Order: sequence, then C-alpha cells, then structure tokens
Amino acid sequence: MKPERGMKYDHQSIEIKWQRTWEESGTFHCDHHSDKPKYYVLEMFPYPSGNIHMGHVRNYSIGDVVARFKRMQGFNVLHPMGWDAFGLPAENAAIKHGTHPAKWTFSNIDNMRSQLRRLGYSYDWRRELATCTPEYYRWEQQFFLRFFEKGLVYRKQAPQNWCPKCHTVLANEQVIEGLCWRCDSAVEQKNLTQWFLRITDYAEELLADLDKLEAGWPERVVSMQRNWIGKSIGAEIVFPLENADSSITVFTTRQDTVFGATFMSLAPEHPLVEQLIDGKPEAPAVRAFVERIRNMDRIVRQSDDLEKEGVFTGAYCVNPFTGRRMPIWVANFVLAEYGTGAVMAVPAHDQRDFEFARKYDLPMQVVIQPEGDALDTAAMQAAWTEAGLLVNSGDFDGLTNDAAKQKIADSLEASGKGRRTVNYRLRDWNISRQRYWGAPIPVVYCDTCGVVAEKDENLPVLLPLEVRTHEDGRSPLPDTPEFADCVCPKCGGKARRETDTMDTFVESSWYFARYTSASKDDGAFDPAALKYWMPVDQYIGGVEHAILHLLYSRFFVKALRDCGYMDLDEPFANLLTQGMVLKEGAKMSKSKGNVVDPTEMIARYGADTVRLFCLFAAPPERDFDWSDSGIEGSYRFIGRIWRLAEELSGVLAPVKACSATAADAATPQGKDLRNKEHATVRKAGADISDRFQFNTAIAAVMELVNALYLAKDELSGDEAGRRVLSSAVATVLTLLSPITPHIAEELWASIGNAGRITDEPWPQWSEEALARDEETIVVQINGKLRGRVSVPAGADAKAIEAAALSEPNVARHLEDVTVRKVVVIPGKLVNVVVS
RNA sequence: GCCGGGGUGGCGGAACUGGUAUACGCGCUGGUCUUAGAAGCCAGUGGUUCACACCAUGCGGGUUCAAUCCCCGCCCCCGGCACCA
Repeated sequence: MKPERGMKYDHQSIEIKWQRTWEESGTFHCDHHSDKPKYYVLEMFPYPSGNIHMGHVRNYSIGDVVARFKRMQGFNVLHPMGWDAFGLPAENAAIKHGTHPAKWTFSNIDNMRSQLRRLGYSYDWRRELATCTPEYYRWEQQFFLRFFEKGLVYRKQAPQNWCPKCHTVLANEQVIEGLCWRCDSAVEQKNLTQWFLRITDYAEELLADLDKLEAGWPERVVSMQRNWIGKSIGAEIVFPLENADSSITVFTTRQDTVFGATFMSLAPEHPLVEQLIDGKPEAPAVRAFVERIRNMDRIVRQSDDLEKEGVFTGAYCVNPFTGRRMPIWVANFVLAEYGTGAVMAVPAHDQRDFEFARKYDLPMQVVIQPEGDALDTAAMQAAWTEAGLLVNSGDFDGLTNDAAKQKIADSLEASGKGRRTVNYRLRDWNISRQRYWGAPIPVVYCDTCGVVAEKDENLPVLLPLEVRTHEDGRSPLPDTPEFADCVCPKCGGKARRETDTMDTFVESSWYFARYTSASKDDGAFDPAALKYWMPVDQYIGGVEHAILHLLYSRFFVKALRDCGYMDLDEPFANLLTQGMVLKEGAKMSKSKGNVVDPTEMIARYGADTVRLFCLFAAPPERDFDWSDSGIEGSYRFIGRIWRLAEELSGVLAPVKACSATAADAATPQGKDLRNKEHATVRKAGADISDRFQFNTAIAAVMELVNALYLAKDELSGDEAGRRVLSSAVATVLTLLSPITPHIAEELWASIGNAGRITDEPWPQWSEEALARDEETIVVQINGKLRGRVSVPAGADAKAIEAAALSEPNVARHLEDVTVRKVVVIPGKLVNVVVS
C-alpha cells in the first residue's frame, strides 16, 4: 500500500483505498470455527427507504466502534448487515412512480449498501440478507407451519385496529395514542378474521425474563415492557344472576373488598347485556346507551376527562359473600377488552365506582377501615383506596386488607365461587396484513377441508411478482388468480390461498439468528453456527423499538425454542438505545427542511470526520443536536493529527503503541508524555468497553494529541525522545482506529508500518508508566481550596500534612484560627478543619 | 395517578467508589505567522471584584472534615403506561 506522503489530507481517495483493501482481503469475514471467544454485535437493520440518514450513521458508527474494538481485544466478532425489505413504503412508492415494489426496494438497497460501504463499516458482507427474498421468507413460512401445528398461531374474528390510509390492520403495539405508527392516521375499528400469534401464552415468561435483562438493558426499556405486559394479580369472582341460571364473572385485584360490592358494572360490549335486558322496560334505553357509546370516537371514548355515565339494565345479581342484591348497570368506563368486561363495583373503595355511585345514588358499604379512623359513607368525599382493616366482612373482620386478599382468595377457591387469577394487558399479536409487499401466509381455504396449512415441501409460497397494483393501495393478491387459486394440499381439490401477508415485524423478529448462517439453503439455521454465535452480545438501535420489535423478537425466540429450532431464551444479552440526531432541537424531516445529508457531509469532510463527530457530540444514549460548527471541530482534530504526522515524518519510526520504555522516557518531558500516553490508553479503553462513552474516550485522545504538540519540539532532538514520540503517535492512531479507521490506517502505513492497524491489538497500559515521581496534593481549609503542594509520590500522611501546612497561602489562612483537625487523604488532598 | 430518565458555563457536554466543579470540543477574545486574509500554531475564557475574597451544579433542608454525587421535602422538563377494576 502506497501512502500519500507529503500531501494534503485527501480523505476521499484515502478512504476509498482502504475500504477496497479491507474488502479485498476479507478482513471482516468471520466464522464459527474459532478458538477465540465470540462476540456478536448487531445494529438494528434498516428499512431500505432509499438513503442513509444521520440516525443510521450514528447507529452504525456506534456499532462499528464496538465491533472493531472487540476485534482488537481478540474476540471473534460477528458484525453483519441486512435489509428489512418488506413493507408499505415500497408499495406506496411503486404506485406513485409506476414501478414495482421489488425494483424500488432492490435499487434502494443497492444505493444504501454503497453508502454504508463508503462509511467504512466492518461488516461481513457475505452474510447480507434481504427479508423480501424467498430465500429468507421461506423459513418464516416454515415457522408459521410449526406454530400452526403447536396452536401458537390461530384465526379469530374480532374488532381490529384498521388504518384507513394504509388499508390494513395494525397490531396493538402499532397503535400509538390512537394513531397509526407509520402514517399517524386515526385508527378505526373493523371486525375482521385475522391470524394471531399467541404471544399472551408467553406473557409470564416475557415478564419474568426481564429480570435477566436488567443487567444489560436500559432500565427504561425494561420498565416500558413491564408496563406493556401489564400483569395484575387478583381473582375471578362469580356473581350469580337473580332469577336465572347464569352468572357474571368479574376480574378484580381487590377481592378483599368483595363485601363492599354493592352493584355491578358491565362494558357496553359485554355479551350478556342483550340477554339481561330482554323483555325488560329498560331495554330501549339500554340499547340506545350502548349504541351511543359504541359509536363514539375511540380517542374521545378513552380520554381522561370523559364523564362517567351508565344506565340500569333492570337486572340484578347476587353478592356471593353477603347475599346482597346488586343492580346491574352498563357503564361507559368499563373496558370490554380488559379482564372479563365486568366490574364488581365497590364505591367505598374505588374512586370510579365512588363517583358513579354518587351520580346515580347507588348504595355504598365501607369494608376497609383506616387504622384509627372511622369512615362514614355519607361524609366521604372520595373512595378510601389505601390499606386498612376489614369491617362488615363477616369472618374476615379485623384482618389487614393484605391478609384478607389471601384469605378471601382461599375462600373463593374452597367454595367454588371463584379462583385466583392473573390478568395481562398484553394482547395476542395480529400478524395479518391486507397488503401485497409481504411474506405470504402459507395457508389455503378449501371448500371441503376448511383451513389447511401448506405442506413443507410446497414452501416457499412465492409472492408473485407479476401483479397489477391498485391505485388506492388495496392488495392485488385477491385479484391475482395465479396466486389466489390453488389446490388443497390435503384433498387436492380446488382451494383459495390466504391473500393476507405477514406483518413485517415477523421478519425482523428472527433476522438476527439468520445472520449466523445466512446462506444456508436447506434449513433456517445451521445449528452449530447458531449455538456458537447466539445470543447477540450487544444490540444497538433506537428506543422507538422498545416495545414493538424488541418484544416481538423476545417472544419469537421463545416460540422458536419451543418448536425445537434453538436452545435460547433471550435474543439480546445487552441493549444500547441510542438517542436521535436532531437539528435545531427538532427531529430531522423533509417537511421541516432541516435534514443533514450524510452523503454531502462525507463528500465535504470524509467518512472519518462524520463518524468521529457522531460519536463525539454526545454520549450515545442521549439525543444530539447536529451542529455545523461542531463537525468543523472534528474535521480540525483529524487535520491536526494529519499535520502532526506530517511534521514528524522524519522523526517517527514504525513502532507499536506503548512501546517506549522507561529508559526512553528519562527526561521530564518524555516521562510526562509517556505517562499521558498510558493514562489515555487506560481511560479510552475503560470508556469504550465499560460505558460506551465514546465522547470521553475521544476527549482523552484529544488531550494526548495536545500534549504531543507541546512536547514534540523538545523530544524530537534525540533518539530516546523520538522513541517516546513514535510510541505516543502509534498509540493515538491505534486508539482512534475503531473510530476513524481510514486515517489511522493511512498514517500507520505512512510511518512505515508493514501490517495494517486494523489488525493491531488494543494497547496495554502499564502501572509502571502511570507512576509519577511527584504528586500534587490539594490543600483545603474547611473544605475550601486554598492551595496545592507537590510531594514525592507515596509520601506518608505526616510528610503530606507538614508540606500542606507550610504552603504560604495556607499558612496565611491559619494565622488567627485554631486547627481542630487535619484530614489527610494520601495521593489526593489535605483538609484542615479550623474554627 | 403509576413507572422510568433528566436539570452543571454563551452552547454540546466532563467530573470513576463522596475528595481540585466546569475535562474535551464549539463559540468568543488576544497573540504569532502573512503585503493582507484564510488556514495553522500559542494563550485566555463560569459570575461579582482593582485585589484579598465571595458566589455558583433546578429550589429548600439534612448527613459529612468534605456533597453535582448520599438522605428528606419540593419545582420543572422528557419518555412510557393509564377509567386496567
């Protein structure tokens, strides 16, 4: 490799040259036959929207530093890249521009791949995958068949979230505050028959395993998933209907208050409502009420300040503990989709029931008494929802409400009036999408056999590429007979293929495992490779996937495990959620016109500068505001290194980082620089590996470069000094090589090194080089800084104290006061306590 | 309401286990080089003050020789969940 010596810093040609070198020599290829410890680092793969944006650059630069750093530390590193290539934007663009989604997608992939290559990321490109290819989605179809056999996937008709703009249903996780996650349209409800994955079967495990992830995942993501799963421990209680055989079952977390249940509230959608009002004079009013509530806008209906309203059904049930006759109401605040859709109303101890009872003059009964107080229903301003002792509760009187929860649950189970149960907020995952550009669901509908799963040997069910797209976005698949008309795999008769496709989140729920054997064509995974590489040691991506993708992937791994595909509980051992890249405090967007285009920045400053700035501007977890003068600063720093190497070109020898010896560093300047060199290695290594604090690691290297500038003239005069300089420069380049790999490689070569810096190990600092002859001790009086003294390293407390007290400014402050105490922290400070 | 995160110079941000608050960078100021400028290099840069010194990490207390850090009580900002029974 010929270094561009004595030239101005031509980042374009340097970077392209080294990218080609790495590529041609397969530097970042890896496989699972290795004696080294493995390390799998992965960034969330992109949707091929057309161009890389600054958020991608930040995400992938973080991942690349980790990958290169771990490689230098001796790990066998898997660092792959691919494309989340099914999805709506391809279809919408295809309709808009009259092209085919496949063509649009693959040309975007080509463009984005070259943009990523231009950034010099250390991917093993042989493992690249695109989820829209049959080579990928055929395995997903196979998983579907296994899930089908196991009952993990099922069909059901239910009201579903419908995005009118995207012409498809959405999973609960894809509805953000009533709006479509993708296009922000208000989501409607539509009754449809859809395919669901039984994620709720895994609710308990998904929740419990979060404990294992606490060490490696951000607390906030763990807590968001806990919230989303929404576990409530309580009981089901059966309330028999008056004058009828049937009953109403409620879910409650407050079975301790059951003696205070004075009426019953049902959701307007509760299936029993029609039966209860049949033939009763209240029927018309109830029907009108139910109709009105059902037709309410979803957002209005779920809003906080919606007034509590209800209507009496005319029917009664019986409290199984008190025998009290309880009127049954329909209430607008009871949710059909949570619990059983029926609530035992305890107005004295639930604020909603309290308000409802006051409004409709329904009876109240206190059953929990706060200690040292006596509640009076007539005087109560609000429900008592805190702890207390049971009253008016038969045999349970006098128990604390916590104890009563257990005793009453025991009683329920003993008497058959109910049972302990756990309720989750999590709903099953609707994976059907009424769109074209997705993986076909491998199922057919046969007139004689009904719903029939495809046979394994018929996979993949190919998504036809010859289709006529509809202007309005409707899927063309139902109108494509070559696809939709098929034969039943069971009876061979005429059948119709499922024309819904799978949610694209299904593809992203297992891609990380496919990378371990991406080109395997006789199975989804190579078991040996999978076992070797998984789990992902470090996963990096945006926090917007805290629930969606990260919850689905966790579930998918557990489901695949139970189908025998893998022996793994959790896919991602450690997670880093990086913040957004903003401009002027706002998210970059075309409509705001505040987009900073990475391609332009690379053309102007080079990939190294763009990478450096993305890592230096802020710690990775935080949002950072793009700054045009900030990137200038990063460019300046790279120029400073370039000029340093240039200026010292006759002085520097090709040596390893930290190669200068104590004998080389005999002069004070030499000693200081070597000391700084080793301190920098220690700090940068700790900052990168322990905390992903790339900004402070870079700051430390900047300090070393500053020190080099100050020391270079003094040290370049003799051989020993030159060895110290050469070593420090080698260290600068080596430490920067994961961050700015191209210039590190270029200058490494220009100094005359034979190998590549990419193959250098991470340098080792030594205790001996960090040791100093003298230490600066801070002297405080009553905790206030009054002076500094220099003492020989390792001086004892007495000597330090003596030196401190004789420091002129300190001595002056001690003149008219009494010294009460002197605190000496050797190596650090002295604090003189006076009065 | 519940859960989680945060509040430090003009700005982005440092400060490891309680021990020099403001590292590093941006911006600004000055010097040097130059015919001049740019770039580079060097230096300065929290506030008040001539200075000694004093005041500063959202606010108010506390513990400690010593608090950005620990404890108690508040305020504000960001994110998630939320009529969840």
